[in-house]
Amino acid sequence: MKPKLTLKKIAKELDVSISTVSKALRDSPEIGEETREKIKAFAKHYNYKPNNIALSLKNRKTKTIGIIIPEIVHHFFTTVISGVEKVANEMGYNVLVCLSDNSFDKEVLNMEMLANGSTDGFILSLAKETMQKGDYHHLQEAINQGMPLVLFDRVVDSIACDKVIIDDVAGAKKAVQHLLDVGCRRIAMISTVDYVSVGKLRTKGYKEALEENDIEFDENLILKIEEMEDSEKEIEEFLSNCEVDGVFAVNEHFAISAVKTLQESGKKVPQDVSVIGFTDGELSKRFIPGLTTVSQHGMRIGEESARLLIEKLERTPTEEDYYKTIIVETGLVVRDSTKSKK
Amino acid sequence: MKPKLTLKKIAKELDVSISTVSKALRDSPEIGEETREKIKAFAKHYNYKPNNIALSLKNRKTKTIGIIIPEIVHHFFTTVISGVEKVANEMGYNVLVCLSDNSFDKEVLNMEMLANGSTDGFILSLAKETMQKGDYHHLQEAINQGMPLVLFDRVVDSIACDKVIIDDVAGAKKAVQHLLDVGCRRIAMISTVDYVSVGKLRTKGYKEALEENDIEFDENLILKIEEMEDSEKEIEEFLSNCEVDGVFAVNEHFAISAVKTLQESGKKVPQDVSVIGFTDGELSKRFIPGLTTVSQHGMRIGEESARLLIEKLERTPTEEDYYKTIIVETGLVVRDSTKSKK
DNA sequence: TTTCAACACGAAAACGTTTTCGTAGTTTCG
DNA sequence: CGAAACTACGAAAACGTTTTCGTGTTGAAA
Repeated sequence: MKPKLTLKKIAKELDVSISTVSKALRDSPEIGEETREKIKAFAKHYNYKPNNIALSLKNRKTKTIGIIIPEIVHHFFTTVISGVEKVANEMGYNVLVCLSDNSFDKEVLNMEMLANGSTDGFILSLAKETMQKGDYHHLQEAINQGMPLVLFDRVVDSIACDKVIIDDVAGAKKAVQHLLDVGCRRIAMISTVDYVSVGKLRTKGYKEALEENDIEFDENLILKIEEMEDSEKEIEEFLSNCEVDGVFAVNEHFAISAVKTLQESGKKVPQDVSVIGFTDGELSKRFIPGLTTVSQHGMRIGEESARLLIEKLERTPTEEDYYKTIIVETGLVVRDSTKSKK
Repeated sequence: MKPKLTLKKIAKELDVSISTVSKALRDSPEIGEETREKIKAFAKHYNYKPNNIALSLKNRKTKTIGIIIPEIVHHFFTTVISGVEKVANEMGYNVLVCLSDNSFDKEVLNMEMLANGSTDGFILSLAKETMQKGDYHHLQEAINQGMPLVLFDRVVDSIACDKVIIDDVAGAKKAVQHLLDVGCRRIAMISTVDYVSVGKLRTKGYKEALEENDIEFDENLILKIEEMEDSEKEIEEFLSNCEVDGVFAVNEHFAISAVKTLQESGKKVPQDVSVIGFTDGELSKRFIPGLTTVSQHGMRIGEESARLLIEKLERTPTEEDYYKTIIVETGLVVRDSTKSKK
């Protein structure tokens, strides 16, 4: 187990000074050609690689970006990570992944850990608990300390920073419009609670679509689900109590539960009821019938976030601050859970 | 944007030396009570946190562990990460995630990046290309440099290090035995290519189960799939050309494709053909019919890996080396894609 | 021969810690 | 009262780099 080679060791071995070694390896013209070649040959032969930690300390930047997400066992978030990783790697950055488990405390803890030098900046999607609580002091603190921050998906208006989101309203509208187009008239919506911005925005899109088509909004056709755990039962109860010909679900799971429930109660999908979901994951793709769904391009969201962050990191500090919000558009993937247009 | 507080600044502000500040904050009895309290109060008030990079440099350890996986958009790997993250966090470690994209070159590059001080050790599942190539010099190099390495899932015998695997043979055997128990006699297997150890081992389990039940092994009942992309077509072709009453698939996707194909060709699952998969993901759970499957507990694999690695990291270097291989047992999750036992 | 660039290299500071060792000033004890 | 032992603190080295600023040695110009 040979310890790592350092400049100092090379210097001693070749009987020159540390500075000379450093300069030679960085091709400084200050060093004579002969010495330079000798040092470079030696370094190459013994596979010298500079120590990142020392470099980080010296340069005051780590070349790693921290991403904090509520959960990782979730298709959408993994695609985002994948996107972040891709462009980060291309730009010579590493990615430190932390999970908040949707807990406010863990989110704060993670940020504090990473803020003390481990990371140059953050990419973050808020924990459910954080949004509920409405306490964003940890975000503001990071920003105040000069750490760039990019919020994605679950964002909040009151923090001034770069953001990457999808057009939830437009996406939901698109979905509901599709249901209307294929002939649905009584459309239920299965959503999450409102404090997750996503729930509110998609509800808005739902309403807008109805309005534009002169269909009356009916509060009773909306189900808001608090806990993932009991969702299946709630959906079953909800759907058995209201006569509908279309269902707009705010994620894959709800959509699938809806299909299951409907089928079990003797209804046919899509002949009797059309169902449309949000988030295009493995589930939607492989389910039978294939789920028509609104796809949010997680990979692109990750890529844009990383690009935004790195841009901030590498800009000279004198350039003035301004914050962008990038909207990654959603797409409609039509499969077999909605009737075809007439 | 106030810059971070450092020992030096505190020292200057309070007109003491840096050493005094450092000692006071670490509750050294060397420092008088009065001074100590003053310094601690100041530090607390201005929220001093030591710089991790400086600590890393000084202590020669980063308190972060690197995990390199072939792909992240994959339920199994995300559960593993989740497990690693969990125990890493509990023990005060951070997790650096890198993706090899199943490419040998990216795997090597990632290891080199992280080996230069970014990480104290590795948790790694080999890229497909790496296994195919059989070139493991980068692993050996890391070990030689004194960086502990834990291999999981896709491991290789020739490298001496800690390993966490599942009992692929037993798991496959269990699956096939289940098919036999519910009355299947002609059982097809849909597998991956052999150089991924998983493919080979599960095939072995398949054969063993048949053998123990005195059923003749038929080469024609095995399909080996190279590329994920074309799997669906291949499976369709394969199943339409052989009469079977049971299918053992080596992952969720293959299992689902099998069910789909069978249903389309008029067969009923599980009445006519029973199908069993490997890896218990969202897909298996939510599919209709729910997929009977062998579950590999990714979370536990991650936890065990992290524990193993951290144990190595924190043991005193004098303790002798020995390597463990932990086998995380698989479970059989019976759902609706296999007939019930008679 | 003197003067001065140009050249080739080294010393030292800096990044932010921790830790060893040294040393004033005070107390204790014989 | 002198020596020894504490007490409370500071100086400096070390971790591995990069970079600024010397400085000694050449060679050429004057």
